[in-house]
Amino acid sequence: MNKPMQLSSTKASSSIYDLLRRDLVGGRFKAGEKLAINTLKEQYQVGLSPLREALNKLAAYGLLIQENQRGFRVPKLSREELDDIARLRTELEGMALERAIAHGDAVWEADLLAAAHRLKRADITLDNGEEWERLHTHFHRTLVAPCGSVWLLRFIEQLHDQFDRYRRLGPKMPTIRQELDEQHHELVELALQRDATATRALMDDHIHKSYEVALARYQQHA
Amino acid sequence: MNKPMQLSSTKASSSIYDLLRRDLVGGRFKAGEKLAINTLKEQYQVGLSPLREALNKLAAYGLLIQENQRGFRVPKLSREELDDIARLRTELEGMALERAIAHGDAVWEADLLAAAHRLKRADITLDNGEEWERLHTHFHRTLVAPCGSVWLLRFIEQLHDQFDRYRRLGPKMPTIRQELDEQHHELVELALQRDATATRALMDDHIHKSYEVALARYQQHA
DNA sequence: GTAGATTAAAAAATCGATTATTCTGTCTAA
DNA sequence: TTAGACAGAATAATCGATTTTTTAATCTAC
Repeated sequence: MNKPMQLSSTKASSSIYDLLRRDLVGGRFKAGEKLAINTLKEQYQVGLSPLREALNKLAAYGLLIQENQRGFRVPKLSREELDDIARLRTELEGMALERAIAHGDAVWEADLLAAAHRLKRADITLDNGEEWERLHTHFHRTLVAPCGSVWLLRFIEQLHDQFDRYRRLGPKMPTIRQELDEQHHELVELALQRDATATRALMDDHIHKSYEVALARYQQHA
Repeated sequence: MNKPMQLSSTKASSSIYDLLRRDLVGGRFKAGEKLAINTLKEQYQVGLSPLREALNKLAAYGLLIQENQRGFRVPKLSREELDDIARLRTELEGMALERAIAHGDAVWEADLLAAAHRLKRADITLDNGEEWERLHTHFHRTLVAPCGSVWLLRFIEQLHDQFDRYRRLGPKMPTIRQELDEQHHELVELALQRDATATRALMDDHIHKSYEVALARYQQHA
């Protein structure tokens, strides 16, 4: 039993990647902002090499822009891009959802119920809502997980991160928030009934409502 | 006029990224192979830092697997993944094509004709077919370019690279090759007629035929 | 006063060396 | 004979320093 069992990210490069990704998605950096590498190095307490490797990965992932010889920059936000992301999410998640409903087994049904329950129970005031965000992401991931396409899941996750850059711009809006939370449970219900058409329709609506929240926040923006 | 104008990639990191990407897509590395960083360093004549940054980007892009503390590895190939990629390509490129036909302007029409012509004229024996591959990629990119979705284009390009890892496994097959080449011109013709349904149907067939080529090569594989 | 050149300061990219980890082959004890 | 421990070699990851490039400020000529 002399194995420290460091699971995945003891590596400096991995953990700084996770941290930066979370902070970029969570809006801790201003859109369009130039990242001062030396400042980041101090803030996150890592060396230059792991930091640069993380920034390179984030640029390839689309959460940063890498400019010729002048470092890294947080991508700008735009109405056009938000529309693009929301539309693609609708199409790709709809596609994935139909396949997931066709292929998901009993384990999936259980996972889905569990994920929805945990999300409902999550204390949104805790940890600046970070725990709720984690469970929310996990719920949506679980919903489409058995779609059978690794690449589709990958793209959906990427779009979620991009979408969240807009959705998480402003403070929480309790009224619309509650409506969206209710939809999570309805999604589970319809999915368990294997009603692909109805589930997809509800998901379309769910994304559209989230889009309206994100758009409102973008327009109040800065 | 004292500006060297180094366009994009004078940077060591960028050029090594482009080279490695081309070689990974072109099959110059065996699937599953472990990359020896020091060997690569010598082969490509670059320093360790730019090399590692390029490898990190390629891993985020999906052309490499990064393992905990044991470096980088070329992803394995599988029948399941090939099926997945071909299916997603069909859906995403079909979607993009319909939108491109709806929005493409006169400049697009001209670009399309030009791209198809250059592809036809390309000397496939030259440069180990690398020039043909470049023009082929460019043709398909041009076809969907005015679809209006940056993210959709990004995903399609990524899938193309992944697909080509399979398609370029073996030697050229002249018979089927000719049939596919003819389809390129038919695609242009139907697209210029703005017949979205017919163009999409032909694209489905085109991808399916390419898929059969790729599958055959994968099965002969190694 | 302004456009263009010059240079000093700042920042990014890269290099060479060091440190930490994994791999491989050998040995020992049951 | 073989499972496990160990040591040495190989390799990956990281660090600190150097080089290159960009940015900003100042100066000069018109």
